[in-house]
Amino acid sequence: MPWQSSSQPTETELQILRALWDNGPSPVRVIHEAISQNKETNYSTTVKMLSVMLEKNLVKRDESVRPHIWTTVKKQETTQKGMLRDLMNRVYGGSAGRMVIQALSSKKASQAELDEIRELLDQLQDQENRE
Amino acid sequence: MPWQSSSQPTETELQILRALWDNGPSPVRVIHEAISQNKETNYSTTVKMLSVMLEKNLVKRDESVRPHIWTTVKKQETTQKGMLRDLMNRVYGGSAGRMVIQALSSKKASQAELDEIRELLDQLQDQENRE
DNA sequence: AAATATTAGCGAAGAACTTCGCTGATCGGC
DNA sequence: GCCGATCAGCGAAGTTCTTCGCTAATATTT
Repeated sequence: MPWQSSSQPTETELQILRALWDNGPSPVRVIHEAISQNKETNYSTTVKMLSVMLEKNLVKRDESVRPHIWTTVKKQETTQKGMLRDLMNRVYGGSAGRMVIQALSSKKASQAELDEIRELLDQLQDQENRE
Repeated sequence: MPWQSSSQPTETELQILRALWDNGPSPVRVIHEAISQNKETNYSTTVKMLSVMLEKNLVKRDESVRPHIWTTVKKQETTQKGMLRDLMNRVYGGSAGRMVIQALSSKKASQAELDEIRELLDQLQDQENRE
């Protein structure tokens, strides 16, 4: 019988995406070394994961150069927001507010971030009032 | 070779937890009917999932009554925060601020929630200043 | 008490994900 | 051009997660 979660990137896929977010377009070697810092893994595993992700259209590659250069298909922010929205729906019943409140109450953000959040709040509340 | 994600509840497990959060301690029948509203599934699947979750210590049961009554082991908020923190680490490199900003900018929260968030911000910034 | 319905449990099967050995292609230095 | 090193790819195997058929135990009805 079929079975599927929310079709968000899997854990290993996410590690590869993060490596690409941090380093920009990269050959397998660079991706693999980034991942290797967190867990022991074989080069060919990374190659395989990339080919799987290519199939899923999570990454693409430039084959015209050697070694091939890999890139993410979606922007970092798009993927992150997708995963966040998924969690919001599955865990918080779609309530951004409740999620944000728990996030803020369980881990401190930096001062600069707090300011940024406050500004964002001002904008949002402004919109709200005008509607 | 072994392989594990972040040991957070899986999708189906989460559905069961949510049913218990919504209904409080319940017999299998109630849990199953709650889940059935979202996807077609067999009663014995729910029973099986519960036994798996019992093994993992995600739920417990009172066998002294019939039918047995099932309960979550952790509080709703604890599980939610755990999952949120996990996402924050895996997707946002541990930055609560960046996560919150994306959450607020991609989905509107209710007015009441916005107010609550603002209050929370005040408290946090107050703490920050006093340190 | 017998028949029926509900509840509980096990084991096996299917699907998705991850890993790596092995093979072949390409590159770089001599 | 030859040889060792790096790069690329495939297929098979192992793990976890999910599903459900089938059986047994308990409760309810008649």
